[in-house]
Amino acid sequence: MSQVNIKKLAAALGLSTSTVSRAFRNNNDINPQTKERILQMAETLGYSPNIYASNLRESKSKTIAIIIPEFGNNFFSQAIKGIEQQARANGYHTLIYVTEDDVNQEAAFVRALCNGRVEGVVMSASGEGLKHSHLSMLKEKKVPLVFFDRCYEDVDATCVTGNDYDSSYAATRHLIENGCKRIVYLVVNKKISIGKIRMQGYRDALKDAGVPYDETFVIECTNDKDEIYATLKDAMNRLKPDGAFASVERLAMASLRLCQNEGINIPEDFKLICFSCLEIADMLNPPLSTVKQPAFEMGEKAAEVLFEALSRREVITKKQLIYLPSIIIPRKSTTFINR
Amino acid sequence: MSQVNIKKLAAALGLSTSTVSRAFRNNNDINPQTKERILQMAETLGYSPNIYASNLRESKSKTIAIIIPEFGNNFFSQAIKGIEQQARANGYHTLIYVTEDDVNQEAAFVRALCNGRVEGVVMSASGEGLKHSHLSMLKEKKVPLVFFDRCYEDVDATCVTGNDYDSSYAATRHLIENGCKRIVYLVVNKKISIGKIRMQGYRDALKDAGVPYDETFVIECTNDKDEIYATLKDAMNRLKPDGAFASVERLAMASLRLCQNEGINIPEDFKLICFSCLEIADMLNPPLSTVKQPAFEMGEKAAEVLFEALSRREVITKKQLIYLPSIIIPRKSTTFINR
DNA sequence: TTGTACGCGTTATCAA
DNA sequence: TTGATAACGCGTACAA
Repeated sequence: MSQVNIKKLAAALGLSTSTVSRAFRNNNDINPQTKERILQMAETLGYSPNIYASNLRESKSKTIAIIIPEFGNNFFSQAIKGIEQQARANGYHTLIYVTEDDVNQEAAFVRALCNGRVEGVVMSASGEGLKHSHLSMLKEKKVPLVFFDRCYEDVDATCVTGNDYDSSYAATRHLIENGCKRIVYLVVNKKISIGKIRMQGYRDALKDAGVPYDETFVIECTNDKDEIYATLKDAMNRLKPDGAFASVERLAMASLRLCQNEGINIPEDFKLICFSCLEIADMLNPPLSTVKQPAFEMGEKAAEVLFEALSRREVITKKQLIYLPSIIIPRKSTTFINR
Repeated sequence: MSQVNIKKLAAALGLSTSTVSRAFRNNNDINPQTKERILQMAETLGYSPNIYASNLRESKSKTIAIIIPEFGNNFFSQAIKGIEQQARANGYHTLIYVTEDDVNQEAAFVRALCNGRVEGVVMSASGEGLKHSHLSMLKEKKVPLVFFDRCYEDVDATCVTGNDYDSSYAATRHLIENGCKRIVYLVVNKKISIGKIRMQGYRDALKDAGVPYDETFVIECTNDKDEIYATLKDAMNRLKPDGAFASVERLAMASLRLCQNEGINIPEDFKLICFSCLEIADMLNPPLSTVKQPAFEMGEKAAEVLFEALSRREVITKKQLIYLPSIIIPRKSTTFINR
């Protein structure tokens, strides 16, 4: 690829390759003048050290990987931003891998990363947390791993996450306090970590308020837009709920659209609250009550933990949970207040 | 990093490193049984070929870079998705670099990529397109470059972009047809490619409709949320516009919020249309008229062009524009129709 | 302060 | 079908 290498540069200057090499490091074992001369010539010849040779030589890549289940929603966008910023501050490059909610994809990515391609991994889990053999590879290879948002219960690693149980409890309670009696829980997969934890908050809030829990009020959806819509429409007709707590933004949006199309009035006939990082939730019709996670901060913190481990040359093995609190922002979709 | 290398694996099997190496390629110059034996042992020892040694040896990295001005908005998220998908389909990894609209950052990234780190670059330009010296480095290094959305006029490379002039003309015309006479153009930087082209569409539409162009109706904003709001508020008070064409989503959202706060009725008192990839534009209050770019397809196409060049081992030098048409979706924010 | 020489882990070439 | 060897480009002991 690169035609001019350290040898040619050295030859052009009548120097040895080691001297040239030194010019590009920050050691001061080189004459400042020759260093200047070398850098000058490098500029004109268009030389810069081959990164992969350096990586090989130093067995370092200055690269981390981000593995996430999906891409393009507000939560992950902001989280990635936080990770990226930390990475850049530490002089690291970032590789992004999207699993499309497929654990096998996740495993494939992890395997492909074990050859030293990255020095660390920041990840939001795609699967249900039962099999983690693909992650033990990372430990074997001494590649530190930090989870954010979604983690595997049986993997020993730090996880930066929201206080999902508390927020879900509070969100459900908020619906109850505003008069809801038939509350559905909208979830993509009730078995994965966040879907499960959030459901527990929902259930306990119901229980504590003396509202009986009905399994059929847990509406499991897919990731397909049309299927979601159909599932919700069916649930609305069958169950006649007066409120919904959505575990992810997408399901709330579908509900909103459904209500608009079907002429169901929010919040009069139906109240809605959901986990969301949407910055324009207040501009929706009606303004949408949300549980807002600190997405950027989560990414930032996860990366921070990773780089700390990296700097101490240690693999994180102890299971540790770091909670970053979400906040509930009530808006018109659950209340009768003006906005 | 990786403790077990090809030598140890070879030793453990009583084979040579070359034979082991062959087991991991798809050539059939190896006995299927020994291959099986090798892969088995690799599994138990946890061996996989060091990627950087391979990269060095083959002078290939199977990696491309995406360089974009900002991260987290719908347009770029979707575009990245398109690029990513193509990359994965071609067996490539993806490095993402965000310049925060800073050309110097862009230059720094490009320089850092010239050592063979990536085989190609997909980029949306951050600057104004006057100085491109940092990009000529790529050409020297024979690293193909493909622009999407925003390109530099003076750089010879393929650019996959929208038909921005036409869409802007049509959007402005749409406002005029709906009765607007005092239309402001909201832009972040009127000198960069898209800001400029879109402004030309705006100007020409005004001219053709016999509406005089007034320079003070071009409102230049920054990227800071609060500054945007203040700028818009001031403009509203001073100019009393009855319509706005926003070149980017963020400015339209700020306008929407401003109108809500100030009690300005949309569309009665003020009409609004903007470039946006927001999927929930129809759920805003009021539903927002948009010029929708095919973001995903743009990314996809740009990557496609790149991989084509890569497969032909050629650097793209001819300047070529590939247009992917945007569509105008009129909604309530510019008309009196119901949605 | 500079140069020599070796090895990082791989793969391609050639010979067996 | 397999093995020995050289080279990819660089950085670092060590020697000068």
